Amino acid sequence: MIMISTRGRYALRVMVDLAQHGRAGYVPLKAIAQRQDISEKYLENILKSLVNQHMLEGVRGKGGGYRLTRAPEEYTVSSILRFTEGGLAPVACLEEGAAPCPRQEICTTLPMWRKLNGLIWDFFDGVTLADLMGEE
Amino acid sequence: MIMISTRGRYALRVMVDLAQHGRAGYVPLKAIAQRQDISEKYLENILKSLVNQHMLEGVRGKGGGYRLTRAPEEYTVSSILRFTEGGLAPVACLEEGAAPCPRQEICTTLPMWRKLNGLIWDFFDGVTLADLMGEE
DNA sequence: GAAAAACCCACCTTTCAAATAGGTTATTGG
DNA sequence: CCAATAACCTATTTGAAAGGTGGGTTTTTC
Repeated sequence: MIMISTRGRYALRVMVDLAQHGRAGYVPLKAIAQRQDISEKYLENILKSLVNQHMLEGVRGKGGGYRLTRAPEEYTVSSILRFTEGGLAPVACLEEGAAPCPRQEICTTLPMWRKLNGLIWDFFDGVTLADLMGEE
Repeated sequence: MIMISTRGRYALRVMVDLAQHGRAGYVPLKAIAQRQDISEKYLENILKSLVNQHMLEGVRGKGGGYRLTRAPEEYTVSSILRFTEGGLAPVACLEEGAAPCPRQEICTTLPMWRKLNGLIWDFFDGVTLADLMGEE
């Protein structure tokens, strides 16, 4: 029942990495990829989404790289996963923009899925990058 | 981030269906498939796992069909999903029998995933078929 | 002995995550 | 000014798994 794909997990790890190493300036993708042991090309792809969503700032050229746009406490895990993972729901019928299930009215399991969905996102809302930085 | 596949969801719906309609005796697959609007062949597949795990009893021949082996209150959603869904964890590294992640020791996000995993399964442990039967 | 039903096994098809490839543009230091 | 650095961009490939089919065999009852 895997729920969070590598995309979302890598994104989180990268954000934590930047929170830990980005104090002083811009961090090039290459450095992140090496530390996190993620393919540069794949990472590029993930970072693109994060830049598009203004979660990160990217600067080209020598001395460039990526940097957080806010303080670590201001990023919830929720917000990061929303932008990198495809969907948001534990079941297809709760997916945003999903074709409305014809059984909606009579489905006796739907309330349970809704409840679970709420549980999960409340959890993610309550964790920030700062919580994930570890000691250092 | 879809987490529960049709397999697990269908299994749940079938179990609820049997809880609702199986009081009097055996319910043939055909009837369930029609009521739940699920392909007979696919359903067969799912029911096989449930029978193998002794969640259901199946009887062949005329007048045969499927029946719960216990009272609805004695089935947790947790137990049903464990047997029908492939894996159990929200992230690959927590999957049972997964190759141990080489980053385990230094991964700062792992504790969060563990916590989430606990949260989810506690939730599923707390819901039984009886809770999903609806009024009737 | 025919109909009803579970059981069994092998295969197909589509979809999507995950990753790769090969470039182009911007910036800076020597 | 030019070479190195690094982000940015577009497209394609691969592989696995979900989801679903097809065609049978066995058991049981009327």
